[in-house]
Amino acid sequence: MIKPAIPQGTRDFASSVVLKRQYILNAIRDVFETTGYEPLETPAMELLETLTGKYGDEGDKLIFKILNNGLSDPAHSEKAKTGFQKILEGKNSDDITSRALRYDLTIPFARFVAMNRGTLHFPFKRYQMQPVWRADRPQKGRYREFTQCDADVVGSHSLWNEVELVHIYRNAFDALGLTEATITINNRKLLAALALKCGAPSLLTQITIAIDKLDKIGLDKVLESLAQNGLNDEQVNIVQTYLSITGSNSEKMDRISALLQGIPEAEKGIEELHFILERVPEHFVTIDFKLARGLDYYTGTIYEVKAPASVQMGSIGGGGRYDNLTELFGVEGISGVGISFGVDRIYDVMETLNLFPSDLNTHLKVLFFNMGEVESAQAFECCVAVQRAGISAMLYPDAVKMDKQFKYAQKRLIPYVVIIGSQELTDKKVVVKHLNTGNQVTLPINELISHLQNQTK
RNA sequence: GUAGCCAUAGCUCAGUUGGUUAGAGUAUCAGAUUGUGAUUCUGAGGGUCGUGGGUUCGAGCCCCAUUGGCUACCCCA
Repeated sequence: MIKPAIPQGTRDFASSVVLKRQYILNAIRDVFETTGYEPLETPAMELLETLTGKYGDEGDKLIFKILNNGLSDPAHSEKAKTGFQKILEGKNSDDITSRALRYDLTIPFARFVAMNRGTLHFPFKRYQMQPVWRADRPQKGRYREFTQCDADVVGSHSLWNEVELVHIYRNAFDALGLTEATITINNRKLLAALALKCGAPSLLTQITIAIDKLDKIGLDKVLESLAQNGLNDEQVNIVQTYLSITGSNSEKMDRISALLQGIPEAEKGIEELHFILERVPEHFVTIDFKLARGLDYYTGTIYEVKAPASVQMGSIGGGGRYDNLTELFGVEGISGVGISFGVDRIYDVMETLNLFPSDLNTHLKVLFFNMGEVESAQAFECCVAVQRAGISAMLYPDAVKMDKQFKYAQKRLIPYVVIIGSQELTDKKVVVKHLNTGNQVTLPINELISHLQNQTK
């Protein structure tokens, strides 16, 4: 006997959980579809080479790799041995692993666009809702298998796409009752310009990583770490000024303009942010120049959604503009922008805030009692008729004590039971009992469906 | 990958400075009740105390290792 268990960081979803998850997915899907996005699904696994190098060094480590089949075949044992040696040295070997579980939905999408560019009509708008896998150590709000909902537009440089994506976030969160979720935006070009202003464009990554941690470790530690990365006092000072920018969105914009003026990269970024700010309601988004985001491929606008402050949960969504993603697959000139919803974290947040509707269920409406061999034949016939009338129903499969059948109905929250016993059989009648009220009526068998239809409206 | 906390019945947990036969609640099953469910009462099953070693006359309890879970770091949805 083996102990039943599932891999670390994965979960089973009981029916009540599935219903709530579907509630979230349906709300998001509705918004995607009414905004003109088409569905796409891609395989759970991709070629390893498709994924590696796209998410930074840390990201690469978190990709779940799939062991090749047939490694034990003696004919390939030399290949397997040299391949494994490469693995031990920290390199990848196609002879050992050539496929991996998808890490996000954006790279597979870019791969899809590159593969199908000839048949797609641009601007191509797609949404995708599928699980992704990361070999991260699980903890609160972090799973090894989780679901992302992405919407992306490729083949359009227009900033109207950015504006639209803000509205998608807002509409979806409003639909879910997560009105307190905050959408934060920034632009990667400003971070690049900051590095340039510091005279250290090569340190862009170090600078962004450091300032991204401001909230967590505090200003002093950030500046300290910048100094350790080789920035001199003057450069650290520039970063400090950058980080000290506060106020309303427009105040922040004025101050960033002053700080980074004359740098073309910065002016482009500021212009882009302005475009968005002028076209979405003031309270929809918050500018945050500290926002960096980990994924390497972003080049313009970046988004991040934070859970309501009352819940200890980090990011529940994020995204951004990427100019060169399909270039990695040999297709240039297709710019894209997209966002992602973290369904599992949204679920956790909604659960703690008690935001799920209480009547979320697809529970059975009617249970037909099984009162014996002859009676159950009649009951089943009625049951099928009720089902065909669009009312969910089932016959209790075994002719056990009524007590037990009542308890079953009660546990499954089935509101109505229909009893057809020997007496009803001869009278051509049925007993319908409403378990919530305890009321029951006896009626002619041919009135059953219309009665139930009235009741379950 | 690093660190801390935890592991006892299907589930939630007690279990005294180490002491002889490991408990409760809940759930399950059966009966009280031959055609009417939420209560009540009675009874039953269910554990090699995560696993392996060690200390001891004696270990659920102490020590070591290992596996799994949770939390935090790194990073992220």
